[in-house]
Amino acid sequence: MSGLRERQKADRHRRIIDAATALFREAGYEGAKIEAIAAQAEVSIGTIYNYYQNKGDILGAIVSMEVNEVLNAGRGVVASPPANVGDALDTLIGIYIEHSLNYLSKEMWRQAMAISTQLPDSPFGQAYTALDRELTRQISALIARLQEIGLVRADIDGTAVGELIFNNMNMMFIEFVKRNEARIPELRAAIRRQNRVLVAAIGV
Amino acid sequence: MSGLRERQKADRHRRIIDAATALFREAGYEGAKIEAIAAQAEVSIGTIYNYYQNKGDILGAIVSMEVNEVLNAGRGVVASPPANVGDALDTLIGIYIEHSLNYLSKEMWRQAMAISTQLPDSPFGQAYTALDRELTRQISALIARLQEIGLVRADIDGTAVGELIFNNMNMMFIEFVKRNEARIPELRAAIRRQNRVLVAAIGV
DNA sequence: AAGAAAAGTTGAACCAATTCTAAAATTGAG
DNA sequence: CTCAATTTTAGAATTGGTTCAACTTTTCTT
Repeated sequence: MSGLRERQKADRHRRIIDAATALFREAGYEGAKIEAIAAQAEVSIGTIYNYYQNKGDILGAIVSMEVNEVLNAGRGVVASPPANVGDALDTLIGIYIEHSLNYLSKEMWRQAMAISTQLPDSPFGQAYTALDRELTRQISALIARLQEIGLVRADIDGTAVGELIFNNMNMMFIEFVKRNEARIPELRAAIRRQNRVLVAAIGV
Repeated sequence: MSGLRERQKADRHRRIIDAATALFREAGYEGAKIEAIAAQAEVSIGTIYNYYQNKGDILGAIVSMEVNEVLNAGRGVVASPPANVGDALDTLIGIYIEHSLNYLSKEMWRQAMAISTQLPDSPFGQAYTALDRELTRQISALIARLQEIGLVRADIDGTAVGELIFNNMNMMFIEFVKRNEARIPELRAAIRRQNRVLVAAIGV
């Protein structure tokens, strides 16, 4: 039943997100005034607030798309990982990090992270936490997969290791987006170094 | 040379911090209006902005005091740690976590963390990052101490392990303050479980 | 001790997010 | 085609953090 009303609604959603994405990137989160987003999306301010509870939720919608793409890309690695624990982890983490600045600027990430801790019960706050959990699960799934293949010792607590690796990576990523001059290769190298101890410990 | 001006300045600082601490706890960060803080501190709004760049910096001053106390408490553990890697880590982390809600409510922590990612270049943003770094260093120092004692293998990258442990703990703490119903014992147990893999790997 | 300079204080005005209101437009059902 | 329900709209009102130009107080100089 995709009536006209449904289609228009979807179209307005898309227009708002497109306008917001463009303006967030151009002017930054704070700099992108709701009025400007409304104008560019060709809707009224009221309509925006009808679709999203607040400015943060608009950013939230954008972040969710990004993270979902990343999760999807990660599935491939989990399904058939490189035949070496260190490389397997590095490949998965590489996908997360390399994708990260495709749609979102560092400033957008900072805002998104801030909002998700500030308002953990808002729609976006909950969604963000859920996404983090899925990323953690994906890393744990990779460890499990490596255990099946026999690259990781069977007696290792894969869940705990997955959490450790994700939490460390996430914290490193937070510090990364906080420093505008920080670069991806250095970030990846630092994480590799940190993981090395773990990799040595869990490998067969 | 403690002239009148100096004393008045110190006094106003104290009054603002006292008023803000009380109001943040009573009304929450958002609920504590600058106007109310000014009234309770018996200064004008303008004066508050003369002493702190923005509302977040007031919270920042309170957080910094708290974290500095924690760092101090931690020094004792590093100086003479329990004679067991797992216990040593658990003791240090225990100090961090148990202290954490002395002055600051979970809501205040959430706001502080949010502000520090949102405005990494503000005075508070920089201070917060520096404090995180010191906590990391303290954990690394503990590992180094354990290496001296001979409880941790000498060929372990202590810095990397310290970072890994701090980043994981910090992320767990962030999730902890995001959920009002979360309790400290469960948090500590979860972190112990995560650290177990590492402890096993680095012990002699 | 007077006068000038420096430093600090004040609160009204500003700005942007959000809420609210009443009117106008659109849709789907009968 | 008509009408009732639902949405959208423009804009005014509200709110609370932040800024700024005028005013005070403190300190310095002679």
